[in-house]
Amino acid sequence: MGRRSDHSRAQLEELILAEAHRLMAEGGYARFSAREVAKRIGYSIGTIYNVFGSLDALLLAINSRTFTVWAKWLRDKLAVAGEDRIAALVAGYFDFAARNPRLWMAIYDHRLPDGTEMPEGYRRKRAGLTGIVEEEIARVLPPETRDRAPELARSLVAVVHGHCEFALNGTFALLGEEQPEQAALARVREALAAAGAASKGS
Amino acid sequence: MGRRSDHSRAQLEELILAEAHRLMAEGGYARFSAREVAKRIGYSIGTIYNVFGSLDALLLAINSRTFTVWAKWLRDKLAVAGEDRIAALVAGYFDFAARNPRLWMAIYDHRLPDGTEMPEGYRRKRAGLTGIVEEEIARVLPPETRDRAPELARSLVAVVHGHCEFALNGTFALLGEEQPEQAALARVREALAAAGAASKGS
DNA sequence: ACCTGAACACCGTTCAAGT
DNA sequence: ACCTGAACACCGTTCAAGT
Repeated sequence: MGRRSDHSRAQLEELILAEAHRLMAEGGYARFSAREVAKRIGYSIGTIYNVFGSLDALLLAINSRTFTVWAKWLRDKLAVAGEDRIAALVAGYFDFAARNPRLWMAIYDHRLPDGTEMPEGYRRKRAGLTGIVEEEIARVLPPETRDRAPELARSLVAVVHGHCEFALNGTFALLGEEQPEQAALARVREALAAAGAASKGS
Repeated sequence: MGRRSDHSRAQLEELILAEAHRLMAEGGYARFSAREVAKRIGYSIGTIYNVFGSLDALLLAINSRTFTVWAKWLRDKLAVAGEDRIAALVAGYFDFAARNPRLWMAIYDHRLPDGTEMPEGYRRKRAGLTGIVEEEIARVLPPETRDRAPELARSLVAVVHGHCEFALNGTFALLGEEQPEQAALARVREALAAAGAASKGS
């Protein structure tokens, strides 16, 4: 056929990415396919490759968008949070994953080929999410131990992540755990208390 | 061709599974293929399906074998552990994942289709791994809080899992964390201390 | 310049046909 | 009874050919 120019390059990019994000949300990583995206938007498979270059690049763009949505979700939760902002953060983490399980899991399902580096924009977005946590942790630590916030943020994100993954993939159900979020929050509070944070109920 | 009977059914099963496990260890979940297994052992693709019925069943068998190897690994580490058995357990968890990254990740990469239940044997093996942790935690808790061992075991496995996954998938590298294992152990110790366990160095 | 779609080399899965 | 391999419906990726 040749040129269509129904859409500008930017519009086409958004058209593909929006549909791809929707498909990932519906079917998850295992059932995702670039060909299916092309079919749904009425372009040929070649066009997906013209615009994104590779499946990896498209998947990176999908996950990048998920990070953006997730970060906004957390900031919105924090904006209306009461005194216990740490609990709001943990709840926000779990909520997002529970409401968008396939998008959330796709972040960890997709792995770049062995030698490949993550693009800088992707790295920044991902680090930004941890940055939100770091701020809240710093806020709760006494001045003497506040410099431990970055290290604690990384570790506590891993703590919550582990509980969240086991909640979504059925590991906790298999082991008889029924309150993954409470367990995660308990571990977070213990770590913060050990670092001298002011306890807030526990 | 028809019957070959070079191998009995049981031998054939082992032949397939051993090669499949090897292929998974080499190439990981993304590159795994039943056809490649067939090619390597010199049988047709149809035979894989005769014996295992589906790709899901074969993947379950692979991961099941990984659990067996992993459990033995942990028990061997515990057998030669000194006083600090909790540290030995965390180290054993990380060691195994670091030395068998593709096998370890395949456990979490593979997800059964939506309605499907995990087979009972698989569930038992998986619960057995947590059982090892539960024993060691019970050993360290004071009698008054020993009934919390099952709940703590589930949660602390999630804690270590989260750190281990971030270590292997590059998340920690991206965030600048260089000692994932030490971080995981610190969180475990804090949780155990909060439950009244005798501290062992910290 | 932009977009297509055939071509290629792979998949998982099934099952009629061979020995 | 056991095993094969063609057939089917999919993939990701490339690129000559069309407009």
